[in-house]
Amino acid sequence: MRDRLFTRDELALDPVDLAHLLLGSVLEADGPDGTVGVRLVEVEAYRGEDDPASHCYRGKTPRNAVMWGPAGHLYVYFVYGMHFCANIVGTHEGMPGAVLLRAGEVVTGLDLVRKRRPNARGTGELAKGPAILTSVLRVDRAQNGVDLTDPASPVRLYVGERVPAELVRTGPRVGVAMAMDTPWRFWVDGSPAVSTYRRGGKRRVRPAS
DNA sequence: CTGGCGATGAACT
DNA sequence: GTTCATCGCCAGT
Repeated sequence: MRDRLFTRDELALDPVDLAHLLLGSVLEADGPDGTVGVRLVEVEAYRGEDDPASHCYRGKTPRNAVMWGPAGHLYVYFVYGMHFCANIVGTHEGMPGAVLLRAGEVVTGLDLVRKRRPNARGTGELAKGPAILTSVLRVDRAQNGVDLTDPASPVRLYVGERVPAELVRTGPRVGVAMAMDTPWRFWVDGSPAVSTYRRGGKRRVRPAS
């Protein structure tokens, strides 16, 4: 199921290419109570300063500095007061970029995940959603910037079973009003862990004043 | 099943 | 003061 760690060179790609590569790969994280691994089945590409939806869009800040760093590192940020989201940095040729991890299937530490999320139902839906994924992996601010290609890191990225191209679906990114014409959300068709909510189309519109 | 909305905090304007 | 790459609850179909 998992083979070896990715190397930094393999991950230094345009975010769209990196997103394809990451589907099927396995992210493993050591928590205080044990290790959990997930096979990534849904991701979104975020480019650099030319992508209005990217944290990079308005330049480098203390929060997003990791995105300007070397590829293969984890970028974790805090959002909506109670959630963390995790990205894998794919900086190449000096261009910042990252891939948001939206959902995965638990492949190791299943019992642990059930204890961490007693409310969740089903087996394939334990890591459905970006903030749920981080809570399942116990990834938060403390893991921001860790090197996923280092075997000694608390969070690591492994090469997984390759996802057949015909199973990869694409669509607009979730929650991004602009750039609906750039289908930079990628998921594995048929996986129960893919977030089904909002059916890819209708997003909440800003309330009219 | 669906859609609305509250909670909650840090970065940014 | 506003935005934000959100989730889970609750009420209505």
